[in-house]
Amino acid sequence: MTTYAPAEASERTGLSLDTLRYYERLGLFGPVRRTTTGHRVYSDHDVAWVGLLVCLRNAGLGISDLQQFMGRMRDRSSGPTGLVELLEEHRSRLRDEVAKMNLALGVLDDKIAYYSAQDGQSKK
Amino acid sequence: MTTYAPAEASERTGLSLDTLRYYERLGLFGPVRRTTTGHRVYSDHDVAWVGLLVCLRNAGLGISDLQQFMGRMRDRSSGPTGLVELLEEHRSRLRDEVAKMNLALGVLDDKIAYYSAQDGQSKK
DNA sequence: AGTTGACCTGGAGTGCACTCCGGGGCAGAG
DNA sequence: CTCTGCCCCGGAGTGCACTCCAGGTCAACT
Repeated sequence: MTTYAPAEASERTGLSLDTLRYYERLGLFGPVRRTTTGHRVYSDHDVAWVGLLVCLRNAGLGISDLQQFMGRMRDRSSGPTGLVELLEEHRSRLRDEVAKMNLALGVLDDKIAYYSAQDGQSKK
Repeated sequence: MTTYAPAEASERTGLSLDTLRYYERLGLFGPVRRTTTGHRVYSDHDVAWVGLLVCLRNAGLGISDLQQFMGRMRDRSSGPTGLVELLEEHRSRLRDEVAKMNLALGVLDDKIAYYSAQDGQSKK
């Protein structure tokens, strides 16, 4: 199993070392293995998991959402935890957001069309 | 031209009185007319403009983006200001965001499918 | 005349998500 | 053996976008 030094994990996830430690402190992933001298050693699994976190965070989920998500994952062995329901809830929120953004895109398109015509072509 | 008391403007825009004043202080819209006693009187135009702000803010634009936007609008009479270019830039950023969110949606779909199957149906 | 309620102001406070800082440890290169 | 680079830690600081607060004005109602 491939492992990564902090710097490389940072590069692969696109998060800063600080943020990686921050997420770990908050329990969003890990625990991360350490060398005898206390340096972190990230596994493939860690990196992949952080990738998921980044993706969901990009999508607008907050830290507390991610924490809940983690919690459900951890307790999944002891029966249903409503994980699926939680995910579905986030999904529908996400769809709303996308709808809002598409609306904004439409508005931008209109404005662009409008001001392009009015300004004449201000292409350089 | 219809006008609105602060409370009604708040209701129509979905922003709190505080936020409305905040946006005005930052120069995102206005100046807003006042009664002799200093109370604000919002016009149709104000409300519509705030609607646009809300839409763009929902889409993830920051306050400083909105300020730039306002600035260009104000100076538009004195020739091209690059307003259209600014809008186009925001549009492409927005498209990126939407793409990210759709990616996250895909991930969520996968996870939901996966855990639904594994949990069995945990429907109550 | 008193009370209520909507509104005014400047400035302080909040919550989030990082980001930075100072002080220190350890390993390999010169 | 010192120097450089990468990493450790807890805690303080930052930037954003609000949100709240104290103290005050005014109009209308009872």
